[in-house]
Amino acid sequence: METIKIGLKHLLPGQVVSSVTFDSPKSFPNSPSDVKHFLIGAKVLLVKRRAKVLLIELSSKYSLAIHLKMTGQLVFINHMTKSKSKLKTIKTTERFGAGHPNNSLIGKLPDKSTRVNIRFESGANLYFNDQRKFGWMKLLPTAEIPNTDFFKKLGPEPLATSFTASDFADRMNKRPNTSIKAALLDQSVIAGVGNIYSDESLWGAKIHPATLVRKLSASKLETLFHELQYVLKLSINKGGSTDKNYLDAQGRRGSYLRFARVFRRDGKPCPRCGVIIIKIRIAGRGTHICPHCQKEPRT
DNA sequence: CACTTGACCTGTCCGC
DNA sequence: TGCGGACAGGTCAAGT
Repeated sequence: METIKIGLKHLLPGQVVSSVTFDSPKSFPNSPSDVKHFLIGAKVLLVKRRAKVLLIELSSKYSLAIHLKMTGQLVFINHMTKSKSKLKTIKTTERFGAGHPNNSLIGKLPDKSTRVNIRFESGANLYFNDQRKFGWMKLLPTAEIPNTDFFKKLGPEPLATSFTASDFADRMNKRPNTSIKAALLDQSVIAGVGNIYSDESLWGAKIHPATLVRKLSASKLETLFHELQYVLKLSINKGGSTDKNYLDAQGRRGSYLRFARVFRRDGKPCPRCGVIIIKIRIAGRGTHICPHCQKEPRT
């Protein structure tokens, strides 16, 4: 989501919404009246992110809040005409934003998983596609967003400059009797960490994901904190973790998973010791570990 | 209260 | 090829 934000923040501000189409209230719960009053005619001011939610601030004092969940995509298509281009030869369609893993989507949206289509006066479109309908896009008063249930319970951003290793340990220690993996995935402890980065950071810190938080020493937690920051920064630099559905902000696939050391690498050798990586189930999630580097905790 | 499990959806993959 | 079941990057509600 951070890579999507990085791309869209250079593309959306200044765009004025001209029309919107949407289907089910599950993907877009607002009424046509909300759309008419707070979205149509509004200009995009800012693009931000909090946890896994993208925020598009509008001149109407409302914002679009977007959560992609497992299979959501945001695809920005700027339909440009040859007549408007004097400086260079350009493609008739340029696509930006997060979206489909290959270029076959160009010119083919909307499709059957398109939940919302926002059209701008410039002729550009922002498509919200979501195969599984877990994700959502909602129009909310900008000032109210921090007071929503979802935002109120979020923990700190792991890459915030003010967030230290001891802050991290303090947060984790609020969940002493759960597995470290469940604690990492709990958005009220730390915001924004999902299954990929929890597995990757635990491998980096040589911690078995089933280890109870209270069994971890302060120095282990500090190592985990640094490994978590490392994998998050690396992934942002590589354009995110595109696998099936996500694209990075410039319309390219993110490449982080090529650098992943355990995630979806079961059956392959651990890059540190060569022992075959296995996949297990922890905290109800598929979990990838090196059984040699990440020893099972004694109970 | 802390913690875990199932449900929400659709598509794909794997074994029979 | 067809069919059934398990599984998928996240979050809730309901359960223990």
